[in-house]
Amino acid sequence: MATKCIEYNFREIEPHWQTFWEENHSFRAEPKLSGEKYYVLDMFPYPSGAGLHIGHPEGYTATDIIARYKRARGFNVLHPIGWDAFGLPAEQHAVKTGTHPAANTANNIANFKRQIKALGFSYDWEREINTTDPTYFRWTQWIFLQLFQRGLAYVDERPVWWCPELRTVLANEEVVDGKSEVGGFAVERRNLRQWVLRITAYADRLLADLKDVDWPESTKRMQEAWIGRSEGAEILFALEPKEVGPLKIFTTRPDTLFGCTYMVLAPEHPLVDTLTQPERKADVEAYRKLAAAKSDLERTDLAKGKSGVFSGSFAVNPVNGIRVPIWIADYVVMGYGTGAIMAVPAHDERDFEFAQQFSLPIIQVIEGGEAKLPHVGDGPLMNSPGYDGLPWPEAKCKITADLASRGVAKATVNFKLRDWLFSRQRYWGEPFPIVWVSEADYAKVKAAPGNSLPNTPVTFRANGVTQCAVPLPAARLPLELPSVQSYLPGGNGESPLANETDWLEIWYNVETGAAVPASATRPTGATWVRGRRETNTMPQWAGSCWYYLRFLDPRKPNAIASPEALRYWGTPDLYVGGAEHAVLHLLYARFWHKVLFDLGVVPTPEPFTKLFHQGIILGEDGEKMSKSRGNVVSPDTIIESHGTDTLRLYLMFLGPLEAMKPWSPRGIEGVHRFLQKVWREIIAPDGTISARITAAAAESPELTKSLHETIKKVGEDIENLRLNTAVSQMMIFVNAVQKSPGLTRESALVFLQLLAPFAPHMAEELWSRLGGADSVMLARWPVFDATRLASSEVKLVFQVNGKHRGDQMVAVGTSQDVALELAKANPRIACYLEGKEIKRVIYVAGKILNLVVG
RNA sequence: GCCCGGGUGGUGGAAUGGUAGACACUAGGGACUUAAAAUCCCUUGCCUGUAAAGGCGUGCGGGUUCGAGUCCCGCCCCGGGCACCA
Repeated sequence: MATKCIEYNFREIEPHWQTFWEENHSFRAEPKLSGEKYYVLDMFPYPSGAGLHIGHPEGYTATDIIARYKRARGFNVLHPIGWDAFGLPAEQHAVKTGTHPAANTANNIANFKRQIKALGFSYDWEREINTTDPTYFRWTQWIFLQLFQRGLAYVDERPVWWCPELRTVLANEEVVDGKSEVGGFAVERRNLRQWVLRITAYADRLLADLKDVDWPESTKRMQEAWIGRSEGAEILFALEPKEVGPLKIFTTRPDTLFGCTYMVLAPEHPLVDTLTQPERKADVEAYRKLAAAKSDLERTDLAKGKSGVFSGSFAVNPVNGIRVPIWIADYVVMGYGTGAIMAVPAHDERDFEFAQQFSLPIIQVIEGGEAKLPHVGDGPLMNSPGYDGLPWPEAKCKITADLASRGVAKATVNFKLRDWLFSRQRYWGEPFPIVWVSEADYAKVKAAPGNSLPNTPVTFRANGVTQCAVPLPAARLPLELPSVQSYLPGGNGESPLANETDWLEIWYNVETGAAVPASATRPTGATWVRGRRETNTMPQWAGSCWYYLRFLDPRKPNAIASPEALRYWGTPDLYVGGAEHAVLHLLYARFWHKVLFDLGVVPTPEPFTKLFHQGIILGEDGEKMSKSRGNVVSPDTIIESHGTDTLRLYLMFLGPLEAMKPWSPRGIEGVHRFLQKVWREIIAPDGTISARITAAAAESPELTKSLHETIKKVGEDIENLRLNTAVSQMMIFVNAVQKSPGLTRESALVFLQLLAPFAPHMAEELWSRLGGADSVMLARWPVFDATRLASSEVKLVFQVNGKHRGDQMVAVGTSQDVALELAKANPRIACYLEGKEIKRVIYVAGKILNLVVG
């Protein structure tokens, strides 16, 4: 039932239809799991205190258009939304105010929900999820247990990025230019005990399977670069004090071995102490201290000049037995390869620079480079006895094979990808379902029936005591967060959970997973052991790694989702979100999905087969929107002033969805005018249906043709996410309506169907007023009539030597001969042909006749 | 430095190798109005010209083609990503 308003009163119309949809459950995905499915997913938001930003509705509008369009095409559409609600801002707010982060999060969610509902998005709210809900994170913890059991989670004390301001560690991916990605605070290296996920075990598959996904090329490239696969060889160099054993290095250029004139160890390399000769000790120690004090940022900043120090020791090149000096330099990093390299200054820019600085010898072993070194390019070998003249790819294989036969080399593959630092020292995250016990007690767990321990125990040694990680039984999940006195992490590398003694220190039953506070008396029975819970929590990425699966069956109590739902809905057919997640969320989620695939939980190896990044909307000034610049546009303001239909339409009309584009307050007026025009064409000034619209209205043939063109164009454009030109086409149609003597009711209804995905409230309102059945959304998407698109005449363009010299309407199917005669007879063309010979005629039927004259 | 995108009127942007500038915005002119708003009509890439028309035009320089914004080569500029990864 439509509203009664006379003018286009979006303030009345929009809430009216939003209520209608809610009451009718209009967007509920069919739970019967029948028919052809379409799953379209947005990257779910973090509900920040600032509320929705104009960038959110851009992508959300695009997916909403797709969802509404696919429903009209008869698909069973799944279009869900939820909240990625663990995270730093809520926790920082909690630290400041002392209130539980859940309270603040709930407020923010309520606000986000209000804003999103006001935009009229067709989400299935019955599937709303929240990553902080224990019924949700129970499964986040469950997936962690699967990783744990498969040996994909381990604990390690390693140099990690520590942010003193945030009092937590951060993953490599979360550190940008030596600052925390969240907040922009300085970070430093610290050795801390951390949970790490073995994402590197999946490096090859994460790389290889990129070929199977329909993603923006740039995003694939970024993941490729991040994974950073390189083929090469590990080569053993004998060391001078033979007892030390050989030095293992990694190189991608075994073909340049004869050009190796020195070796370099990273300052953190474990052999540095052993290899440093007594007389070099002072220098090396000083250098190591200096390198350790430098942040990685400084280390790269100082890339202009190389630094290093001689260890006093020598290694022997296995290929020719030549002694080469071993240096310590921070241009070699410990985290990649073996942390040691053979330096070939003639063919590597960095080695070249270093060799020049420290006057080390440079030997060219690859021909070419026009006498200019370093020559990093291709070429046959030289100065390499036994291999001279060989092309380098062959030389690589041959030298590696020859050394391998002597047991001093091995062809290997290295990745830049590091294992994923998975723990945070914070309160507001999923607790790890892990209890630490002594080695002796671990044996009891192992003996317990039905345990789910990894093949190799996860252990950690502190203060001379080895602790072993024991997973909670899945039936004990979720492990909820205890309430705490303070949300502030200690700053010593432990989370606020470390202060909650009764939660932390427990008697643990190795068979049932039951726990009682250690302060209580030990329950009787041999299965009770002393345990301490893991105090770290998971990073925010955990919850977003698998949320697209929970939407399939969000209330399922005993599984991530039912196997039927997993099979029917599969993975999103379209995933839309910002490009800023190219190597974070999108890589982590792929990793987890592959693990779930290996477990047989999901039927496909990739989570997001088709991905699209919406562009950023800049402020009016062309700068990125930010509070400090004061150029932020809130959707609330626009909804109040122009309505959400205008906002949605404008966001789509602004330009290509993927492009970065500036907001313009003037542009929005134009789109609003368009909607006003639509209203006026259908509704008379007194609020009744316009007299021009009747079942048998005098509709011009041009208008009918334009309608069918519009059906075609809008449909194709939606399929291809070219939403800006779809809007243009609708404008063209409405301009044609204005010029036509009338518009049939049928045509009007069809047009409203096309408009409905973009401006659903107005479409519903006018559809209803025109007496359309039910809701415009329940009508099947119109089909264009190809015969209506055909016209009897087309404009033929005449060109002379490729230049446009005139045109003429001609009958469709005009032959080249006829067209040529028409051209010759055309006075505008004739003058160009006078006294010239037509050497060639190019005729594109119905389009162009090009005469080449000379 | 390397890897991706881009560069089209005053502005946002359209253009399967086939009429460059669709659709909008802005600006100017006109109609309606006591007036304003709203609406409607006209003009709106640059240059020459009263006009008809012509010339020039898609960052720059070449090339392929009957025909290039589109394809190829070499530059310049802007945006994003990576960056001592051996």
